[in-house]
Amino acid sequence: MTAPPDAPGGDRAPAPGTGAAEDLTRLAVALERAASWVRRTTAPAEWNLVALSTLDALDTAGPQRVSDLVARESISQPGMTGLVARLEAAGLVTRGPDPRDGRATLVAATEEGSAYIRMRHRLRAGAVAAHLEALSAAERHALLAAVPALTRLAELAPDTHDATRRSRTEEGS
Amino acid sequence: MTAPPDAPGGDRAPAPGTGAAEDLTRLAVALERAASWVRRTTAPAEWNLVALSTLDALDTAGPQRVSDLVARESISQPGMTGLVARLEAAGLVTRGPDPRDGRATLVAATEEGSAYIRMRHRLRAGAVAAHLEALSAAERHALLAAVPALTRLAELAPDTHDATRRSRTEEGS
DNA sequence: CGAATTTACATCAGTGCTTTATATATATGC
DNA sequence: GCATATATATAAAGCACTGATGTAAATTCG
Repeated sequence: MTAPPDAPGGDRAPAPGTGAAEDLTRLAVALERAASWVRRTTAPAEWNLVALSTLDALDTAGPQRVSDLVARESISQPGMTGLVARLEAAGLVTRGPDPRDGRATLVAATEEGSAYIRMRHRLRAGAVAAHLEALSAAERHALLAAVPALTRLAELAPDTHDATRRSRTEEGS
Repeated sequence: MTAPPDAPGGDRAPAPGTGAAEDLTRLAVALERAASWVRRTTAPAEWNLVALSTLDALDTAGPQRVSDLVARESISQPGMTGLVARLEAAGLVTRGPDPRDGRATLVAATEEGSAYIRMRHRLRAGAVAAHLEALSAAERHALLAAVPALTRLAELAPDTHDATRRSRTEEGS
């Protein structure tokens, strides 16, 4: 990884001349602080971050098995079972048998669940919009320009610290 | 503001007039997913996100009172009192009297606490670096360029859903 | 100055989410 | 069919969070 030189696009580069490692650390800190902001601005009485992330995954990627969600969200299997049970009780997801494996349980977002997570996204968008007014035009543009990269970063393997590694690399099929 | 044409995976102008709301929603979703990634890649056995954020605030902004931390982290005052007690027991912070207000307690990061949070930042930087290799140069640049905006966004008032002021239980007359 | 009110924090009791350990059902290999 | 592995559910327990309440210090007002 090398610090990108003068990048095209006319945006100001992150202080040319500073070390690449320092840039990386600043990015890491910025991501952690942004995560903290997301947590702080999430209504406490509602579903927690794990639940919202799970619901978002089901809405985006379609039905998944409990073990898939466990691997994705990095919580324990009983934890995910309990979460799915609560989401089901609230009518946000449904549980059904997996036609390909009688042991597995397929979890799918209901129409209400999809509507809920999209409503949450709109709420978040409103909060973001309220804060964007305090930023400069360049900063606003920089945030919007970073959306694809942020999304891809979040999609990448959730390993890093790892715990129960499942070597299964098989995809949907 | 320059509006570069569509570049693969990287720069994308806000597209004035066309789907600004959708851009906002995409940004909101990207932030939530990035927050989810931060949470997933934080070792569960370690300190939780509130603790890390509190420690980061103490390391960055210096000693603070419990009530300041409560306002900043959006958790309850008993929650913060308990968290500070745990951090103190671990040797990461110290509690002392506020010379300007005998009722208050000043919380400060210890040298060990500062070293710990900086170690966490380096760990995060390593995780980010490992994933940046999978991104395009444009995406990497977009992320680095967004650092100041992300930081400022996270600094802005943690309002949104409120909770600060609680109505008084006594309605005089 | 002294009493009442407000503020800052600690303590208590309760709740919810998480974990590890274990059980049940299905799949797979012999 | 039996033994083993896998996928999920259930049970028991721990801990962090919340609301309610208590205590000490500061501020306000007579």
